[in-house]
Amino acid sequence: EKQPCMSTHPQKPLVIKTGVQFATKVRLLVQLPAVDYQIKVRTTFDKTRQFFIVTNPMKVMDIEDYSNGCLSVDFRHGLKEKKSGNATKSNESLLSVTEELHSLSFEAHFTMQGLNIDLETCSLPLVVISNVSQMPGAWASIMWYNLLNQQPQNLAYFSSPTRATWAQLSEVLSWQFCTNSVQGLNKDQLDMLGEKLLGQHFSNSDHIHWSKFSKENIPGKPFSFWTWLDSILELIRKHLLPVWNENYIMGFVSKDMERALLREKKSGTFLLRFSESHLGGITFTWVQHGDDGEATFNSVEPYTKSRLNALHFPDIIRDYKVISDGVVPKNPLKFLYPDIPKDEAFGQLYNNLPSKGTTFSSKRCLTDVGQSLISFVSNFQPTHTYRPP
Amino acid sequence: EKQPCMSTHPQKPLVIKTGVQFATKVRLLVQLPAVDYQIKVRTTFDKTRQFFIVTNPMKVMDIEDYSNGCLSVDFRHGLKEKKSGNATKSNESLLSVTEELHSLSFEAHFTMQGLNIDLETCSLPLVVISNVSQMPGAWASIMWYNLLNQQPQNLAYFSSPTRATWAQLSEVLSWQFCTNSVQGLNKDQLDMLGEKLLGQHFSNSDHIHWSKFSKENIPGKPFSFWTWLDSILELIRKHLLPVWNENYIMGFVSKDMERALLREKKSGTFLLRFSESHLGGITFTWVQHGDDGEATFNSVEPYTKSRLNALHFPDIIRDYKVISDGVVPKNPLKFLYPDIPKDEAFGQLYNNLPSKGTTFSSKRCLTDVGQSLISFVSNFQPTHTYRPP
DNA sequence: ACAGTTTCCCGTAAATGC
DNA sequence: TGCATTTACGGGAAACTG
Repeated sequence: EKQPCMSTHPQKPLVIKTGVQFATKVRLLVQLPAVDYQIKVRTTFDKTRQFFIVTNPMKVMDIEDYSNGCLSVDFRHGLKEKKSGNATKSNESLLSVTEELHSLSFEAHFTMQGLNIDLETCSLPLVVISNVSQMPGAWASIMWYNLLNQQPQNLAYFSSPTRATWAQLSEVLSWQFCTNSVQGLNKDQLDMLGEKLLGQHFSNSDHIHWSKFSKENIPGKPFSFWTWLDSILELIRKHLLPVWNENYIMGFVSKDMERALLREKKSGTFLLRFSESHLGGITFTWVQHGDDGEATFNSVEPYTKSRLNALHFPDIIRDYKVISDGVVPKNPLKFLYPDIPKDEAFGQLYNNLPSKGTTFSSKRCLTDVGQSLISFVSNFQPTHTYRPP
Repeated sequence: EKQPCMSTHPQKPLVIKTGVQFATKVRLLVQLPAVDYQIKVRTTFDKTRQFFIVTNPMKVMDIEDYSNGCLSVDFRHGLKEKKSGNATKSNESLLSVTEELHSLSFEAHFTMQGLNIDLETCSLPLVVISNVSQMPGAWASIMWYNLLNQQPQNLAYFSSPTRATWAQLSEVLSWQFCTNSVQGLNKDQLDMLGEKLLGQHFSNSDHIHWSKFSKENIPGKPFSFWTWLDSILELIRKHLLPVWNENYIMGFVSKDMERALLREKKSGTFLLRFSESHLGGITFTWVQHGDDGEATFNSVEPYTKSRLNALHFPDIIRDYKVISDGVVPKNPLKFLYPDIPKDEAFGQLYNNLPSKGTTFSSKRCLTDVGQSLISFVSNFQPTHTYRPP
């Protein structure tokens, strides 16, 4: 039943950007007797706002090449744009664009053995954005909706969004790392995130508000929790994939915990963590024990994408030097926490070439809205959207 | 007569990119008696290829606000795109896209005191590109054409392009630096460029072929002379403007000359030059005199835009360190050639913030094709195009 | 003035054409 | 197959709009 996902944002289906192509697939599950007529499917966009499909919305169903002889249509190029004009500025304008849920409908009408048959199905709720800068917010909505809203489609969900428990949310967050790399988050990492959202003593059954998750800024910071976390996902995807996949980035550790962990270790032990003050930043901290046994901790300014564009992260670790009190500069980074010799961990990943593409393969393809299966029961099966078990 | 230039590429008018807006202005030089009718101007694109104007090509002339009461029209939004279809693939397909010259025509018809009056004028030749990567080639064509082709418009010019003398060409090259910064090139810099194109002994009256200038690769290099030079113009514009404007970049020096100049100078004297092997790269070389008086020369790998995006160039000079034979690393750069103490030269330009925008203001605006003056004599006056004196 | 949203368009990379 | 050209679209920043 699953199709290969073919999205520019494979991690983020159900978000459509105006002016960018997306793809849908509709399949007829019921086997019909051989017929001499064609079944045309029409795609329409909901009328809540002034969006329209700029390509031909009609297409004829065809027998699938590769499978069991089902009828199906692939709509590609179903490109979209905003229309100018005095459309109904619906009163739900309290909601931001990324909280507005939309949907695509697919209809087919045909006659078989004298019977008029009308089929109709529609997509899961979609979010329409006009710039990639809105992607994090849009994806937050899709995740939250699918986590908390069951059966009946509710396009007005964000007028009164429900709360999530930490048990639910933490699972989604970890899953986000799975879809962006080869692994999710461990207990310690999730605990740090939970503390960030809920404060020091929290339990799995504590509730989190939608606005606290994605809309309100973290106290003292100019960005929301999800904006911050998503910036890290992007940093991993674009610049840190091999290092993250090897599990070398502890990432989510509070500064207190970081010190407690490093204090016990040999001088020159370091760990990698994501910046909490800058969006999409990674830093390292190392411990140094003085002659008196006193531990000192040092960190670097977070590296963000602009610096990582020019420098390969493992090379940064290899080449990092400090110049202390006029002596020969040396690299203070010796052991990746807990005690892996630096070159043993990163040796494979070193690279003298100036960064560039490393492992991130950016295949261009259509945004896959998922598939819609026309049948008498609508049965929409998106590829990557998280549904709680 | 001159209008403020309002171009995204203020340095490169007469190049139009499909899908990007451009602007034209047409002015009627003849003062007409007050009339109760309107003069409509129609803009049309030549038919040599499948381009078309996607906005309304008709507009009514109006009295100019700010000046002497001339009638004029500003066409903005005269956007363009390629049409699909089996258009006349004219046989001049030997020419590359950036050598295809096009033109815009402006027509007006009206009746005055019983007389039918037809006015028509057209633009200087234009080059149409579909991607900014074609901009250097396109601009080379515009420069070359305007340098060498006088009066009669000749859209087929590049079927048999004429040659330029070094006297002519060097002036244009220097002028390119003027329009990108505050100054042109001096004699020494031009001599280096001349040698690059013409070999060691050349004179002002030596001729250069169009293909040698812009089409053929420099022997042993994977790019043409103009591609190389334009990459340097871009590097200056985006990353080096203050340093270049202060005249701190010698830039165009052969390696031999570089050594000859530095050899005479104190240890730690350095100069800045553009890479001849990499597109858009700048490097520095410094001299070091041993105890035996022997001079050694060292250079860094060229810095290109990706590195300069993350690092501010003056800061690179300030912070550059070499670690030699296990002693304390130090900055070998002491005096900017001939003998300006480094901090005296660059002190003003240091900047602890991670680069970012420094002085380059990227105002968005329309590509200005220039103005076209409707009159009984066509009198097209572009803003920035070089015409020999 | 300002924040949310859209538009603009460069620049890289993929796709397409030839 | 390779090269020339176009298309796609992410991303930063300007423009728009209430």
